[in-house]
Amino acid sequence: MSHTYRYPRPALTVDIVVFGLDAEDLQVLLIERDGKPFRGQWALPGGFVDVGESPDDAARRELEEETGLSEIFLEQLYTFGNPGRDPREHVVTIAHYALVNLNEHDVKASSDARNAAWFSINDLPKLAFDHSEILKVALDRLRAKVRYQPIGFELLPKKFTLRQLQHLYELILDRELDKRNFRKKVLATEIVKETNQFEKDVAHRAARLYRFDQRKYDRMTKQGFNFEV
Amino acid sequence: MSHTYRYPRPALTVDIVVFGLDAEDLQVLLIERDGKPFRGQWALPGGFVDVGESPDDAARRELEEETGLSEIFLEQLYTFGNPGRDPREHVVTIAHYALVNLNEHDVKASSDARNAAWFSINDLPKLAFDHSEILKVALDRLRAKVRYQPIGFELLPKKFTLRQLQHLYELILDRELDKRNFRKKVLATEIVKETNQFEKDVAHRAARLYRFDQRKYDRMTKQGFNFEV
DNA sequence: TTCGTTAGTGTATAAAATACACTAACAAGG
DNA sequence: CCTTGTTAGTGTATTTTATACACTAACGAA
Repeated sequence: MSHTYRYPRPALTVDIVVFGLDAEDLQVLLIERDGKPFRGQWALPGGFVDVGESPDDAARRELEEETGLSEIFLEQLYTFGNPGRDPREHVVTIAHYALVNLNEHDVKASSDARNAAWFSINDLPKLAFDHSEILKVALDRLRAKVRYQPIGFELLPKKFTLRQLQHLYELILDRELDKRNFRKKVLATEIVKETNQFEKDVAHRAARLYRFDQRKYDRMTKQGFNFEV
Repeated sequence: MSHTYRYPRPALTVDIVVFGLDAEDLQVLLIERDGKPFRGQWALPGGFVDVGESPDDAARRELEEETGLSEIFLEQLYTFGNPGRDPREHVVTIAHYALVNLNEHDVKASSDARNAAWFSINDLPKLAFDHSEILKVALDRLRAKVRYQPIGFELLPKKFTLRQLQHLYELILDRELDKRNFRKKVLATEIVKETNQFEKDVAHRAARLYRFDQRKYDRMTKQGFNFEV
């Protein structure tokens, strides 16, 4: 079956920059390309937008198909459509970025039998197409957004220590923060609530675990949120 | 001539929210629809993305074709692609927004012989498609962006008084600002430079004219720019 | 000459950001 | 069980930034 149009149309795809957090680094999920072009090179997960499907849905579907990830934070980033970005034909891609908590989401083998792996943002391979540029834009966006919207929490487990949270902010913003001022500021926003639990199996004094206050979180996500840490 | 693809493709368009400033209000440029659907209703200027053309180029081309505007500030906004947004078929649109100075750019009759007109953002007609939603997103973006990037200047003539600038900020942010604090803050950023000229033909003390410092402007556009007026 | 209107200026106060150092708790290892 | 290593947890003083606020100057119009 084929489809015919009066005028030529660019192909329309989605690509997703998936950020994850491990103990040491901010990471990005990449897929090893199977087909041409750029066979064997690493690329962002993504695929074609079906007719009748919103771009966001397409991004979620492709992400689940290629990596098994579902129900994660996902937002549109920017649309890249330079005619030369794909050597085969004019392909316009709606780039998205996603945040996942590595403890609670496993990346399973993809249905396409393509290889998926996490890479530190400080040690990235050469990427196919213009995916390096997309990744750079995503990282800039994440850095900018984390300052006025509490999205970074998506990268942490449900319960977390303030140290983990501070570490996350330090990784994203790429600079050190003052412990006392950070705690003061976070607690003042009231988007985290203390629990009566403490971390376990650590070779030092155990830190208290905190969790999000979902109600405050929703409110702050919509309204202004100043986090000039 | 027709074009055939293995899988169906959504149509790809651009739409542009053009903001302009007159003495009283922030305005938006709309086009009266000629063809179906929504014939006779007002809509954002826009059109199809050609194969081999970047979305930004498409937006500039369509804007020039439909309104005669060229060489203006234009940025990508967001891509809207809900399948139901166009009743005919699945059309994905890459929305842009643009800022023009009404004194230096005339909107000429469009080549399509369609009617173009400015509307105050406080008195908008019902718009075709999901264009009201696009306009709302554009306005939110403008309001947010003006606080950390000096883009508002694009709406003013080359030489302007500080009062005009303050008025612009008041219109965009929709609240009154303190004159002394505003002047203090603007001059502190050093993105405006005083000239030796003064406004003319005003029935009161003439105000000094200022102009952008393009070098500072470029630097501030890239780096942080905090304008919490 | 008066009136109306906007230009242009500084200071005091409040709020927010920053810099900074010690004691507490706990596990590991001798 | 005592010492060591490591991270948790806490407050205050200082600097910076934002805010609130009112008068004189200039100029055209009447």
